Amino acid sequence: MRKADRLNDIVHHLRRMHQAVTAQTLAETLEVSLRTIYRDIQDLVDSGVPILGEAGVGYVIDKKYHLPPIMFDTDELEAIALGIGMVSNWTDEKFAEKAQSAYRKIQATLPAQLINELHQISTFSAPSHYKIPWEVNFTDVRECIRRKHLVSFTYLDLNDQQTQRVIRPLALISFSPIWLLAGWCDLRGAFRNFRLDRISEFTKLDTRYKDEKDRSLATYLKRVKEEDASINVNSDCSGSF
Amino acid sequence: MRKADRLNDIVHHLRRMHQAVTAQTLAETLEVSLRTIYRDIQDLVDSGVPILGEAGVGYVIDKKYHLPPIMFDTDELEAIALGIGMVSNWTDEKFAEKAQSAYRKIQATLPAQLINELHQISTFSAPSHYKIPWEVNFTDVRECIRRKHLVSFTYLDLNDQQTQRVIRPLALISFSPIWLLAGWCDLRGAFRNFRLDRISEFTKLDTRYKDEKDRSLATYLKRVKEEDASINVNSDCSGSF
DNA sequence: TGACTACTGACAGTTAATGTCAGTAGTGTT
DNA sequence: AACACTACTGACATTAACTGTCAGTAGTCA
Repeated sequence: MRKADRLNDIVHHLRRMHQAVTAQTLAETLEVSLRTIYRDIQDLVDSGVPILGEAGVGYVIDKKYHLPPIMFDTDELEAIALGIGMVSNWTDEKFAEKAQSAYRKIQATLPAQLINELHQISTFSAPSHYKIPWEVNFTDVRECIRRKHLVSFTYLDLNDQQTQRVIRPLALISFSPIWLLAGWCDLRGAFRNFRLDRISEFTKLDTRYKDEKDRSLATYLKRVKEEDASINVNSDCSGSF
Repeated sequence: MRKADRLNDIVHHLRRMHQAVTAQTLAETLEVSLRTIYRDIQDLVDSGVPILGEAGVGYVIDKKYHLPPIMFDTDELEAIALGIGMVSNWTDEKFAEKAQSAYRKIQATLPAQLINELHQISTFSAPSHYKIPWEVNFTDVRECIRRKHLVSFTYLDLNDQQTQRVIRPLALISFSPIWLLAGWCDLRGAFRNFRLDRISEFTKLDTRYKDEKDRSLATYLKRVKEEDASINVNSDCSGSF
C-alpha cells in the first residue's frame, strides 16, 4: 500500500469514528508498526490536517476539516461496478434496480476522463447457474427487518421437517449460492438462521418488536465472529461480515 | 520537498493556469527532473486526478474535478454496501482493498443525515464455503487484460486433459462460485472461456496485442448475449452482463 | 499507583524515489 | 515532407525516504 493512500486512510478512519482512536488501533488496521503511525500523524499535522492527540486517550480529528477533492481511481470504479453487478445478479429485481440507480448517480458525477475508464472494465458478474431460487419476496423481508416487524413462516429444516416459526428478523446474509435470514427466535430464546429457499408462507405480523441489546443484530454479528474466527472479519465495511 | 507536497503543487499549478503547462515548465518550477514530473503525473492520474496530457501541447486539468456530495436513498446505500461486501469476499485481497477505499470515499461525501442510515443496513455478504479457490493471481490477470498483454498458461480442461494455451485475455467473469477468464485464442481463432481454478503456470508474455474489432471484448459480450438470451442482460451497468 | 497512551530518538535494513540516458510516438508549424 | 516540440516509456545506478525495532520520556485516567 502506498504511503499516500495510507495517509488518506488515516484521515478517513478518524473522521468516521465518534470517539478517539488510538495509534495502536490504526497500526493494526493498516498493518504497519506503531512507529509508522506516529510518523504518519506527524506528516498529516505538518500538512495542516487538524488532528489532535492526547496521551492516554487517542486521536481525534476536527470534523470541520474539509477533505481535499478526491476522485475514484480506475480500480475503485471497477470495484464499484462489479459490486453493483453482483448485487443485481444475486438479489431481486427491485433491489437490483436500486443498485443500478446508485451506480447511475455515481456515473453522473464523473468527469469525462473517468467515464472513459468505465469502458476499460475487465471484471463482470454473470448470474450463476448455481443460484438456488427462493420464493419469498426479498423486498418484503427487507421491509420487515427495517420496520422491526415480527414475521412468521413455514420452515423446512435440513431433516425435511416442516415447522412454523415466529422470529424477529435481523438481517439477510448472502452465503452464496444461498441467502440466510438471521433472526431472534422468541420461542427458543436464541439466534437462528434460516435458508431463504426453505421458507414458505412468509407473513408479516402486525406486532413490532422493541430493540433489546442482547437480541440485536450487533450482538448476533459479534457472536458469529467469535464463533467462527476463520471468517474474514472486516468491521470497516458495513456490507460485509 | 516531500513528494506529497510536490504532487499537491502540480495540481495547484495546473489549476491556476488557463493554458496547457508543459512538463518541462513544471520540472523547472519544482526543481526536479523531467522524468520525475512524468512519474508524478502518472501517480496523480492513478489516484483519479483528471489530468490530460497531449503531445506537443502540455498538460491541462479538469477544473471542476471533485466528488460532490451525492444523495443516495437508503436502499441505494444498502445496495452499494452489499456490493462492496460481495466484491471483498469474492475477489482477491488487493481488489477488496480497492473496493473498501471506494466505499470510504463514498461515505466521506455523505451528508450527516445519511451517515445514520448506514447503521440500518440489513443485508450482508459472508465468504462462501462454496468458494472454489484458484491459484492464479487475480491482480496479475487484471493487469494483463488492462495492458493488453498476451498470456500463456497450462489449462486442465473438464476431461482432465492438460494443454498449453496462449490467449488474448479480455475479461474476468464471476460465475459464482467460480471465475471465468474470457479470451481470444489465436491458435483456434475463436473466443474461449477458462475456469480460473483450472489455470496454472500463468505467465504474462511481453507481446502486446492490438485492438481488433472482431476479437474484442465488446464482440465477445455481444456474442454471449446472443447465444444465451436467458441471461439477464443489462447494458446500463458495466459491472454486469 | 498502575495501565494506557502519545511522542521522540537512534540505528539498520529495505523500499521507493530520483536522475540520467536512450528511445518511441503524437502534434503542430513551416 | 521536414522539423521542433512534446508526452510518454523502459532500464539502470544512485540516493533518499520509509519502516520496524528498541529504548526511553511524559501526560491521562481510574
